[in-house]
Amino acid sequence: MQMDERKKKILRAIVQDYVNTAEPVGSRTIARKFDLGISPATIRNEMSDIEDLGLIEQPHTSSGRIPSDAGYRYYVDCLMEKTKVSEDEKEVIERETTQRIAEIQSVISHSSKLLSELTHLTSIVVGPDKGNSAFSQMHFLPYQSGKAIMVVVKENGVVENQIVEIGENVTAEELQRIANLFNHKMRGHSMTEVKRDFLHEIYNELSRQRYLIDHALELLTAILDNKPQESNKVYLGGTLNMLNQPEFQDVEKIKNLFQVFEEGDQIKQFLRPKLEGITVTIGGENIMKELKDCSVITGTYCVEGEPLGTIGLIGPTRMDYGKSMAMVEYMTRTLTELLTKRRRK
Amino acid sequence: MQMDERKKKILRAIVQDYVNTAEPVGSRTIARKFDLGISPATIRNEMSDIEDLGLIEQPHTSSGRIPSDAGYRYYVDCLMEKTKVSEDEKEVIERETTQRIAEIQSVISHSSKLLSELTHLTSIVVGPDKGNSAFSQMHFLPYQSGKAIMVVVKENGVVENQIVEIGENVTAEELQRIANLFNHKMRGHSMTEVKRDFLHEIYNELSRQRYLIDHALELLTAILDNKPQESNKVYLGGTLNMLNQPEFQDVEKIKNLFQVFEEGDQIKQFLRPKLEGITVTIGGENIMKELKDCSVITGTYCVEGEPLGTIGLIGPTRMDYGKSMAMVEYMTRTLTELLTKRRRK
DNA sequence: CGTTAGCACTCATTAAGGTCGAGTGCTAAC
DNA sequence: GTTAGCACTCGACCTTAATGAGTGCTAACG
Repeated sequence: MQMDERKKKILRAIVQDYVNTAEPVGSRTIARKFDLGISPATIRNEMSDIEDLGLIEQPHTSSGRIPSDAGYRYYVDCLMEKTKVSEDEKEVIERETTQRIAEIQSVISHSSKLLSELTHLTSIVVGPDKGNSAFSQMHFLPYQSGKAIMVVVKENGVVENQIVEIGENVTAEELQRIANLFNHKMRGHSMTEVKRDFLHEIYNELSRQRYLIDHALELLTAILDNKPQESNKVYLGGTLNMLNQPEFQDVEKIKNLFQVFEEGDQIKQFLRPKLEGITVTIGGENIMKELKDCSVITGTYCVEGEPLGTIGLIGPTRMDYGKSMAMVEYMTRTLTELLTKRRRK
Repeated sequence: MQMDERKKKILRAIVQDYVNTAEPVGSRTIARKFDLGISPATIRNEMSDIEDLGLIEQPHTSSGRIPSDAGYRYYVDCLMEKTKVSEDEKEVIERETTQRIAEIQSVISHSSKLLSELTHLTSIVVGPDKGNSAFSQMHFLPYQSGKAIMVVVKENGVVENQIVEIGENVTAEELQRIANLFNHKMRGHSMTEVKRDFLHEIYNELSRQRYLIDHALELLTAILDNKPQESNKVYLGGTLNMLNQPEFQDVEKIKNLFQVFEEGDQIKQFLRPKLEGITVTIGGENIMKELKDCSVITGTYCVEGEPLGTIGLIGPTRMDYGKSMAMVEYMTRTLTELLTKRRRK
């Protein structure tokens, strides 16, 4: 059996109505709300077929039908008409994001809030992945005796600082020399490259400060590669929106879901920046079984072709895929443009 | 009518049993569980009196009694025996906090998590209040053309950085001069003092860079006084614990509560660092009506007698006040000690 | 042969009635 | 002052019945 034109129309009607009302959709409802020119009885026959194809299902005998995961998948892939982001919404996004070019961090986190407000869903944004970011420059600043402030600037514009222990007998000049050497050798390189190619050189030239260099390298590695402190952090926005969804009126479900939210690491795992385009993961397609009643829509924002981080939306499987996808798509594009422009300046 | 010794015993029993079971407490239950040597009937008479005093109430006619806000207040003030933090718990706190002296920020945020784990309640920690923190030193580091990185160190050891726009034609030497001047004039002073006392001096000496100085001052003000970005931030821990409490099985209540959590500003408002000691705010005593079913226990951690930030617990009014208060008390003491030691080093 | 009307059937939801039990207040006896 | 006894209250829980939206099947229609 195949999905002929009429079946497609009916499935589309079911998905759209269910997304709106959150109630199982009956044949009568479709005949009334959507002008397909056929009677409820005919629709019933067709629905029976569509159910055999696995695209819709009945919560219990003799109730209306609801789309299955496969049904949503078919809808997203074949039936959905592309939604455009409205001019109003575009304006809001434009205004709200361009205001704060100053700090990359705050742009990112604000985007998350924005996205959730515009969609009434929960948004997730993963900050720039530091692993990909190269070293630009570093400085030591005097602090208390025996300590200094190490400031590291990365190529993506992020600035980090950290208080480091130095020996009592290390002079400012020596620190300066170390910084100069690092700046000279490392600019534009990632930590892995440095370790592979320049480490012995650095040791050779500064053998006296071995302890300090080890310490600094350790911190540099942490800052550049994988320190999950500031960026590469998961920003959630609008988690409360989930509580308004009728599918999450059960405290047990809420607990499960929020547990996932609270453990940012888990989410980060499967939000790895992907290739171009918008990814839609529906219900059971999610690896995390806690998200089996949710769909996740993600996009990747880039600078100069290089994927930086992920931005996404989480909602119940019953969500407005058209609008959500358009939103994520527009947001990634805005972020990409913004970051590219920023870089060029 | 007065609260005689027997009434006190009964009220204490009611509070303790209700805290444990979350079920209204009947006269029979008390007679069985607590060996007071009197019969249920007598207890009933006494309970009737205690109810007239407003310390307990009936959810509905002919059910057991539960403590009223006033009842909890009386319990906390007069009846409760002080709980001590167990040695095991002390050890955990010791171990977990001293591990990370390096960054004040991470100590604070970690404390929050720790507190919620040990109590199964929700913890709130407000980071060091920047308004009270004085300027220590600043530096400008070269960045891209037309921009520099401004690094500000505060007396409490927090280091902040920010990218600032400088004109194309400002040289490194001029920046250095500005920094020197600031460092010279401002060390040890708060932003308000600087504005009041030194602002005109600074302008006089550096009239040429007026634009840049204005900009820098603006940023400094933001960093030192009230920038709510990094510290002075509200850390919540164990918000999910609330979902396990039987009083929050209603999605509507959860929504209200989490709304309060999400808007950190509101919480900050009434978590202003107070004087010495532990503060307990019970149910309706809270200014925020969303917290009318919750009690809040807060303490203030200090460095050298100066209150820095607030640490606290939120739970249902039906909570173990003794343990919670002991916990908050011990935690503030630990933090205070830790921070003082750190400062002295 | 596809479409439709009619009809019996299913099943979640809701309301109404009934029982149970924990708990109270009151009274009278100890 | 304390306690036993008893009638009464009221939420919690179960059962039952009514309702209604929806289905599947069959037979008739064009």
